[in-house]
Amino acid sequence: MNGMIKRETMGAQLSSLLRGAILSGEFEPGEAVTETALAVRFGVSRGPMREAMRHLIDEGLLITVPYTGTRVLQLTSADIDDIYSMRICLEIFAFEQIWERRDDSFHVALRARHAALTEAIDAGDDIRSIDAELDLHGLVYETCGNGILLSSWSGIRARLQLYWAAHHRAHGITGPKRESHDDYVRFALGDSCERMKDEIRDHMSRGLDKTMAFVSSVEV
Amino acid sequence: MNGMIKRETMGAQLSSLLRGAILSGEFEPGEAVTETALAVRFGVSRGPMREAMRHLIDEGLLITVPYTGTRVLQLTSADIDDIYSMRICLEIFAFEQIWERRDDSFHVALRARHAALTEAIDAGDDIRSIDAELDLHGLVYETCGNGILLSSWSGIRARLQLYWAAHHRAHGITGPKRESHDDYVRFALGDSCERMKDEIRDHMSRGLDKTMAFVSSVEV
DNA sequence: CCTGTAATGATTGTAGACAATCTACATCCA
DNA sequence: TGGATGTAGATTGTCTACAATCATTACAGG
Repeated sequence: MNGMIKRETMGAQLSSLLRGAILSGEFEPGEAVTETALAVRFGVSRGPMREAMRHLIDEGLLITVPYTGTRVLQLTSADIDDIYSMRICLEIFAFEQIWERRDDSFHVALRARHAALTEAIDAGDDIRSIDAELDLHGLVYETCGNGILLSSWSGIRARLQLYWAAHHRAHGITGPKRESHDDYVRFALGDSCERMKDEIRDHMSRGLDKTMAFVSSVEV
Repeated sequence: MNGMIKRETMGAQLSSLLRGAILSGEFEPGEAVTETALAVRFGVSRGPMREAMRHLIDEGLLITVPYTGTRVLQLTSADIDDIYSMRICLEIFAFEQIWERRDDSFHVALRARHAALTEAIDAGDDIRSIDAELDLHGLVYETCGNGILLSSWSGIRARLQLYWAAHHRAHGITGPKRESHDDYVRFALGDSCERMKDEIRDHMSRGLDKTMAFVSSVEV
């Protein structure tokens, strides 16, 4: 680690690493994670490790109890319901905000992310497909340039990714289908904002149904 | 401090104290705050103090640059614009969610908070009035029981409170008017959700106008 | 007078040791 | 037997000292 230049602080790098480890399933939802163990795992002291963990706690990916322990977030079906209704609300809001000022760069970026998603699906890489799908949906939030909106989306995104990835591993749930976002992209680049809003509602409804079908068959 | 039992960790208590100090204007927006100074100020070590600051950083109330310094958030008029459009979006969403399951306890709580607001206004306490107004609006978010929604509201609330309080001190801007929320409460307890949604839009529009009138006359 | 550069002070970042608290289990006594 | 109680281990919480980084300023050279 000597020759490395680092403009970012250790804690910041660690929180990215830890988030990646959690989302990639290295730690299961509900599993306990300890400061010392993670510090050893990443080869750092408890200080920066603790700081990274607090960041993920604020982000909502970890749950902690004082003096007792820290665990990976475990979402219930009610949580997923809440998240999907929020997604509809926020994504419609985001499209309303940017609708009149969509430009070429938005078109290009949207098609690029759609292509990346299709490519990941064709490659059969479910984990990357999940990531690409969330990147696709993320564009409209980024384009808004609204800080609060973006941070709300980040929280939603992290939870969804955690949930989908966990269920993918546990129950062999498949990633997104190849044509699942064709309409989404077409209407997002189309002429009618109202039509796009309907598409968002339909899209989310389908996504929630697909997710819930697995949940209800498994949940305790 | 001997006989005191404390179930909360120092860091958690400190973040509340620091948030209060910032919102009450002890530190101006844009002002630098250092870990050591605050640690001395609250009579603790840098560790927990730092933790509390990181929490407010994640919350958005503080801005930090690695190895350099930390400052109190300074909002622009564009930020306020974003915040108000988000408020409309989220508060309408919140009322849609709870509309059919409003019960007696909701009525009672809403009237209680409205009474608290009126009382604060009558007392001429602008700072407390701001707090009471945000408490009043907060009820619908709390009633939803949607974690993501609530945390989004928390971020908005903190920023608004910071902004209003700062302008109150700087330019003698007055707190909310006595009758400003009569319609809000009446329609919130009324029969038409659509009517309530219109009221939210009007209410926010008036609030934004009032806020912006001061901003544009002052901003650099 | 301007410019580049090196010292200096301030601030945050990191490390390791120690204290406080919680959970679970064993123990003791009615 | 059953419940209260103490005890051990684990985990997080806190403190102090030290290192890394950055902004500023003084200063030398052109």
